[in-house]
Amino acid sequence: MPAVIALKPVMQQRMSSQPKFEGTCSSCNLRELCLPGLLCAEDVARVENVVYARRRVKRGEALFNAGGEFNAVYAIRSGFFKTSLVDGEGREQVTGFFMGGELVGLDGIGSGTYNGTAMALEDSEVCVLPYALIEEMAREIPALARHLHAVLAREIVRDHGVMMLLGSMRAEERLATFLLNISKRFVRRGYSASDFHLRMTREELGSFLGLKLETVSRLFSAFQKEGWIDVQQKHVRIVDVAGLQSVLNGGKS
Amino acid sequence: MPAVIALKPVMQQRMSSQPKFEGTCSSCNLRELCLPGLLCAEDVARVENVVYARRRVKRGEALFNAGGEFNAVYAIRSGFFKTSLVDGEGREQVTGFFMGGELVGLDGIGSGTYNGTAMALEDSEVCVLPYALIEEMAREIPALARHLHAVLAREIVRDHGVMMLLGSMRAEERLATFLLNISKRFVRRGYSASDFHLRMTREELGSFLGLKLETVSRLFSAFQKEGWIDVQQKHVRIVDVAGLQSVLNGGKS
DNA sequence: CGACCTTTTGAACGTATTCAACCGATGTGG
DNA sequence: CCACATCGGTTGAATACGTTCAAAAGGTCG
Repeated sequence: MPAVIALKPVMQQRMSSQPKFEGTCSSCNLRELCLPGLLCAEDVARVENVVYARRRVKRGEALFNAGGEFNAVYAIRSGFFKTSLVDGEGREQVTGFFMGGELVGLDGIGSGTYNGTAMALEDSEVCVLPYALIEEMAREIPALARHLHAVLAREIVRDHGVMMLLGSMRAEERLATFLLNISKRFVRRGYSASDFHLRMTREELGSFLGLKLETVSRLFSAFQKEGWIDVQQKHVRIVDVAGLQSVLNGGKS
Repeated sequence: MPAVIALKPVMQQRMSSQPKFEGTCSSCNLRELCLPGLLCAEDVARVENVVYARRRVKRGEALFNAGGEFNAVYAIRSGFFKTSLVDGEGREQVTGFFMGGELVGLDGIGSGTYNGTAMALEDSEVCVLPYALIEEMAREIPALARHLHAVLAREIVRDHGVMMLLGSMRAEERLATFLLNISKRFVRRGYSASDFHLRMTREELGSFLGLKLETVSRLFSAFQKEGWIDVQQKHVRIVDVAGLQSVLNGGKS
């Protein structure tokens, strides 16, 4: 398998230059959000053997590309990614934004090649989880198999939520929904719920939300005028959560 | 488990009133599209034990409801379904249309409750696949586990395609894409590629495509005027595939 | 510091929606 | 079995929302 060979140098780098405990799932504070989930200590120790290597990805670099051979799923250890598709016309559709503890590359499982591209929006680090090893391990640890299924199914649920957003919501509802969602995800990782730095450009956010970058910019300005948020470029501070929620509940009123 | 009790009568009905071979995956002409996939004959025989029962669902009836307890995944044997979500405002978002050989209910795996609703758009019949049994069987048959993963991942890929449709395409591109897609799916099931009966209303199709029913209706009329299709209510005949494709390639031209 | 990328804002425009009326199909009860 | 009620579909006209085009200011990085 050529992929294994390709990974070796990275693995050696980890083993030689980093303290061992940093490489284990047991000590990772993202464990519960990640593939190990709620596995017992014993099983987590076994899953660690799946974490084949780490990989650093610089801002602007692709973790994997659409059409590339699928070997592994990636668990984000630090940093921020977007996943996207490009259609025949060259139009990009951002399908998601991902942060620490979340998995990317699941779309490759079905076909042997990645369906989309994952690009780092800031310098990031991921754990490489070779799919063949995950499958093998899942056969031995039923709880892991169940959790893997849950992870896949949750991605489906997330996607359906995005369909709702794109298909049924008005522009302001989309942005409000996005802000509330990403705020929650930051909180779970120990960051501020109200004060954060968006890593994506207005264009990338617009693509995800099915809007043009100018519309996104205008909405940020409008929300600020309403006193709901405070925006300065990519830095967002949520001032009035209820205000954002009122966009969703009230509808047009 | 109350669900098992509820299923019993259906199972008995099958065993008593239907010839046995009709209940097996081995003899099902949708086998390759369905959960068994490309399993060898021996494994297919074992998977048959998972097919716990059949269930008939009349037009307009729900196979399962959002929030309901998740017990089983359903393989469509005959008929046609829509899956949908309803948001806080009561707006419906159709997340997909499903036909013979396709699986619905996967969205329940992650959380123990179904995330959306599946409703029959014509009198239908499904195979009930209790999830606990699938998991058990997947542990014993690696090929089944792999195929289950592939099915879940393919749903993710499909969803990403819908995001592209909703987020990046213009109204006419959306309808053209939909028509070409459903035509392909009919073909794989042995039906005509060019002559079919749409089971969903304009409103349901509009919801799926992120458009209003009037817009869908206008687009059908416009496509007919172009000489690409022939529409009479729910009956559609594709006259010029290249014409439909030109909407996608040409863009505005 | 200078070049480039990102963001903001304005004004004109266009696409899809909304509101409304009408027609046809379907199904139910007298 | 027909009459009528209801639902689904089509079409038109006015409207609204988000886009497009454009210009300028603010950041960022070599």
